[in-house]
Amino acid sequence: MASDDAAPDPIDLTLVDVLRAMADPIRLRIVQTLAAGGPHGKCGEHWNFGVHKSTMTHHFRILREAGLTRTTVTGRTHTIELRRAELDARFPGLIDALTVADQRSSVG
Amino acid sequence: MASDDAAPDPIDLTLVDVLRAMADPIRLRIVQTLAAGGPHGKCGEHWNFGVHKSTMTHHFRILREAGLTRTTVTGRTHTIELRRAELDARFPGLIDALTVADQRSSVG
DNA sequence: ACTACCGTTGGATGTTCATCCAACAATCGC
DNA sequence: GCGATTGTTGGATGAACATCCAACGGTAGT
Repeated sequence: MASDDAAPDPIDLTLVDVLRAMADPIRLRIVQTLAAGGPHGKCGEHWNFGVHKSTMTHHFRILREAGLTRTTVTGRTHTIELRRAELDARFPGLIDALTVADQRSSVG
Repeated sequence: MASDDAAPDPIDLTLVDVLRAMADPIRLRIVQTLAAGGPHGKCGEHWNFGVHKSTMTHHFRILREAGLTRTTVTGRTHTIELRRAELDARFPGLIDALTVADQRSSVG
């Protein structure tokens, strides 16, 4: 039961799976935040979406199983991190396009 | 009842909506094909997904309502076209990343 | 006008999914 | 060890979705 429990190699990922994992407001925001600021904890400190705790667990699981993130367990705190390198190698420009689009949506 | 019936300005689009519109095998394939080869008809000539006619109508509608495509009616044939310019302006690098990723998945 | 063709519409259906709640498990501080 | 904290699991629920089928609406050709 390590952290890479159900996390596949990004090589095996299909674009559809990645897209579907990010086709959600909360999960997209998580990915964008991760892409912008490195690893984060899972506690409600940073992620204030107004949803239940278990809902966040659900979303984190989707992201991890889609191969987008990697979770590191340290004591009772979990640290989530974007697999940026693997993702960039598998889907060049995707994460970057998502981040750029985020900046634009903050403006408009 | 023109072609741009429920097609919003890509400016108003959110990344999530675009992502959700493409988070489907058939629709992603449509977008990728459109991005690679310009406008296509809607008839079963090019799109051989093995699904029912009305299912294709459904997918085309999702794409159009998400602002990804534009449909031009010519007689009894409908021509679908990717709004590449607007999409590139709104989400720089997104469509390109999708196309590049498609080439890779053809290899792997 | 009748028929063939292209695509849409409405209804029906089974599945997936996002969400909440309650209960549980593991860890840290005292 | 006890209580507090952090996150997960299982069940339940309502909404969204992909799909099919049958019927319909224009358009083209004869």
